[in-house]
Amino acid sequence: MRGRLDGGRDGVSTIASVAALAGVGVGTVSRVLNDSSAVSGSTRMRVLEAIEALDYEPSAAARALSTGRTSTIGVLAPFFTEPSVVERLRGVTRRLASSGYQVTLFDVELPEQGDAALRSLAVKGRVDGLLVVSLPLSGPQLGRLRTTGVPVVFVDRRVEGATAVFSDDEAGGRLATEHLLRLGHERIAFVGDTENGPFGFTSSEARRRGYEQALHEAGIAAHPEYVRRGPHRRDAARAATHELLALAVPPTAVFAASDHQALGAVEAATMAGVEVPERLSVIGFDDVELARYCGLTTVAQPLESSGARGAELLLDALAGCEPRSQELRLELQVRGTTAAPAGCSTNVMESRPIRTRLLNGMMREPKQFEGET
Amino acid sequence: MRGRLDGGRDGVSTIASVAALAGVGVGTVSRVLNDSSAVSGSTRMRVLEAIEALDYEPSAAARALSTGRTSTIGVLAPFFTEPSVVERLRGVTRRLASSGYQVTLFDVELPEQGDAALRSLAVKGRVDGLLVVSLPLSGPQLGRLRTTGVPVVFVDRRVEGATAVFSDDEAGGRLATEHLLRLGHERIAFVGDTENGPFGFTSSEARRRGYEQALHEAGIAAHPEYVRRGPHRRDAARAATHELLALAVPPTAVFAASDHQALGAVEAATMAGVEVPERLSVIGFDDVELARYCGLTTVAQPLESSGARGAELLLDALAGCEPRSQELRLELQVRGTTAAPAGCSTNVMESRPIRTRLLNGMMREPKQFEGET
DNA sequence: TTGAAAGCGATACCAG
DNA sequence: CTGGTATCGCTTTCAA
Repeated sequence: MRGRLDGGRDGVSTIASVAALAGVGVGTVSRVLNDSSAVSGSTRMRVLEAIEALDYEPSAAARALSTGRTSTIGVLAPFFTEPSVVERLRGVTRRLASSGYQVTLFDVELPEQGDAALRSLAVKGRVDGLLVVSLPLSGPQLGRLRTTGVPVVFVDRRVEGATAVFSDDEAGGRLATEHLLRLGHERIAFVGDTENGPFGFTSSEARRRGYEQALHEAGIAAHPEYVRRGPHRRDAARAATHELLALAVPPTAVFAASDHQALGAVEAATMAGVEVPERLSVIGFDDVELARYCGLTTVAQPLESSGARGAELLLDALAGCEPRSQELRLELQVRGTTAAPAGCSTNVMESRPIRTRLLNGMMREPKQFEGET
Repeated sequence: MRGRLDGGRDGVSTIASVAALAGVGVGTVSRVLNDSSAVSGSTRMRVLEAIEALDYEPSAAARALSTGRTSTIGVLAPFFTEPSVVERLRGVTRRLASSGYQVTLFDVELPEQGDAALRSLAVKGRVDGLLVVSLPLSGPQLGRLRTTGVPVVFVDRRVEGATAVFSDDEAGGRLATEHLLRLGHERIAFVGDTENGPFGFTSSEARRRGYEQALHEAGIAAHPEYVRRGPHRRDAARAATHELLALAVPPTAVFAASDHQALGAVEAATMAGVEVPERLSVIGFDDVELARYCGLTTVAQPLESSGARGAELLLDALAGCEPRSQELRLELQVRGTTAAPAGCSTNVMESRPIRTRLLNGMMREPKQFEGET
């Protein structure tokens, strides 16, 4: 005997009962189920009828054991600490909806703990493929993942020798900073994540490097006091901005490593009675829905597409084709939280329509491109 | 032969290889795996070593087939059309994180299509239990679900004879409307969902009934023109509010059936140059994160808790205890989008906490449209 | 075309 | 305590 409740919890019908009712062998039933080989029209008909009559549904577990495939794709991510991940997940499910694959979530909020546990749980006979989103895995973890032989695709993370969907955070940092510079800002601060965040998020640092480069190219000396790092939370960004504003020579603009943090910066300014963008410009990164809604100027990356694209690459891998990593384009999205610094009339063209942009950003989401160079 | 790639994709190690290496029978290995019965300390040790050496991980599929349980809980919901669902999901995953169950998502965005497909896919050998969130199933669908014998718990939906976590939408509708009445409003409009929305969402209608009751009790005649129903989308709510504002005698307050729709109402007002809350009060429902952030007055329901509680009830059911349905409390959350109607100074106290008006400040740019060149 | 039979990898009895 | 062994439900050769 096995553990199964003999009472008959399940629909009772198995491939054997179908075969019996149809008066054929189980092999034949399996064939019509997978419409493999040729099955004579008449038998197929009988089998179909039996299936119908018994309300039969094949057991996923048995099928998985037999074929070695689960029709399930795992998604490993910090879903709720990182709001952008939810939008990426949407892309994943959309793309996978018609693929015949289920989606199993592995929510990793805590550093190693969750990860370590899930890494092993995730892979063995539970999923055919794995999507790792916005989560940098350590070397050993990566190695372990590889030995399982399960195809893995990384989204929002570039990994040596692995297929991934990512964007150039450094370039994004430059994009943001250059926008601020063009507006006439010179005292530009950066608010990002601590270097050893919960998962060692590296995007923030890459973005900071871009910021530094842009300043350097503009011939502006980096001011260490203007660089603030803290936990990846809105209140931390708020506190950091609060400190920045209290400086003897406060910045006139803040580049935040994420929209979430940018909104924290906006809050801090608001609370301190500093108008945005009149007296403080704020630019974020990601372009999450909230940013669109709040009219936040930001560096947009296609979040939903990244998830969809990642899912697609994984599907390719599952189908046997060797997928190629892909870089997604970043785009400056100018909305209402950046403007020329007070008392500066540089770039009037760019500074006056701010208010209109604010509305546009909120209401119509125009694709605004920056004139390059 | 079976379909399995003989090449050795997987970690190759099975319970048999472990048994061989440890020089014991598979039964014994299974015992230490499930630390069932007593296994002599020394053998257990040897087995553990073998497991370690082989980097062995039991196959979920085989286990599922053998035990009839999958250690997986399915969550059926319209994750991305209904933002509140994401917050509920967060509660679900949090509660399930330490339970040993995986979470498989069944995203249902389209009416029957998705649902019909998933209903069958979902249940047979894929999940041990099902959480149905914010999705009213039709009678036949419910019946079919029942015959599978899989325990089901409904979240945000009250179902006859099934265990569920829900709140009293009608009471919530009253709560919202009474708040508006107390502020001195008499011309109160309702913006909600069409009665036969994609899934036949009924919450909206229940909330409307509460609204009606409150008006009735206050001796205010219901004004049919003040009741607008449309698709559950922000732009639809915006359009509806636009029409309301264009009425000969426009309302001074809007009760929206959800925060999303309420924000649409705020947008419409903003675009029409009508200040919120000075000239139009807006109250929503749900208290999603965006609402908190935008300073929207709303009827709060514990979203995350509802998910967690639902998961807990399902766990109970899975453990054999008969779970009991539960009602969650609704609470008025007064923030920045409601105030006494213009020219009325009743209850100024109730109208707005200070710092939540942050976004309103950003959003209110009425002059824009008027002063457009 | 189709039936029979050998696994897939684990669990859980049944003797010893 | 422990080693066999009979399943679980399905897929897939291998003959017929």
